[in-house]
Amino acid sequence: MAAARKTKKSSIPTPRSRCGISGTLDMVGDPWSLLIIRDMLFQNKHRYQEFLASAEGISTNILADRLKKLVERGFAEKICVDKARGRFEYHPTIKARALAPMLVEMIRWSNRFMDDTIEPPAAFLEKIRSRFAA
Amino acid sequence: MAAARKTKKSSIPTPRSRCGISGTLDMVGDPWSLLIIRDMLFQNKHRYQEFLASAEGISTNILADRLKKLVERGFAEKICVDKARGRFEYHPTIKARALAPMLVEMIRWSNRFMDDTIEPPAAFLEKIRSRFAA
DNA sequence: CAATGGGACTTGTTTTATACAAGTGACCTT
DNA sequence: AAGGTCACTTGTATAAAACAAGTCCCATTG
Repeated sequence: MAAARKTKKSSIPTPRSRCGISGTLDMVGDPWSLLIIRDMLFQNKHRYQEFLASAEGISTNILADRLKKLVERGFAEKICVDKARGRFEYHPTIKARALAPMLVEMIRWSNRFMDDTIEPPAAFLEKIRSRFAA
Repeated sequence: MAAARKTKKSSIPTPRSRCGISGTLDMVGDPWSLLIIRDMLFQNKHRYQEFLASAEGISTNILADRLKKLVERGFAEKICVDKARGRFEYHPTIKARALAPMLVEMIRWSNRFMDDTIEPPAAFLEKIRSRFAA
């Protein structure tokens, strides 16, 4: 019998349940995906080196893996901005933008319950909410 | 030299940065903590066996560990409800309740972007928002 | 035109987290 | 006394993440 073909298993996880909270965690609940999405949405970061430079210090192999998964799962588009040099940009999709209200609630929560967290102006959060909503 | 004393390291993690999104992830960003909080807030579950029975199928060692951490980190109170039999209940603190708006946004997001996710009535989500807000 | 350097990743190894399967001890009922 | 429930523990296997280098391609510089 032919050797078992190594089927490229999909990076899209099977949800643990039909619950929306658990489903969202299954998609972006790792320690890094939401930070990349944050960078794309709120910091206008789109390049590999820009994500690498963020304060949390993601390691390069994890960044490469997360970017691939974000693309495969429909949260980011990989755009070639310099064919010759092989330079790319990652841009958020609607699916990623729609996470903004959740991200804002995370910011609000931590502003209230965690010490030493950066507190953006309330107007900024409202702007984000309305800009990215629906 | 005396053997290094095994210092009981705190379960409260050092945030990776002062960003609120990253801070929230550092506190409850693992695959299980928010599901336990969901059960306490929205399903009126408070007992070990009840959490174990949830659809996602948390394993018992992880549940014990997460409950301990949720208590240590101020998200739950462990209450003895039967001294003789050693029966306990876990109840959410204000800090946990304040995560409700974020959880609601997670539900909204998955209802829009994930197939086959349970969609609670809009009125239910609104009720939750207002009941748990502030 | 060889050397240097940056950007976007890969590869290898160690450490940590999670999953899976049993086991423990206290108490309670039959 | 035997069996059952509950709230965990313990042990081991597997998966994910952290850490440290290395690779490949192209562009600029001396």
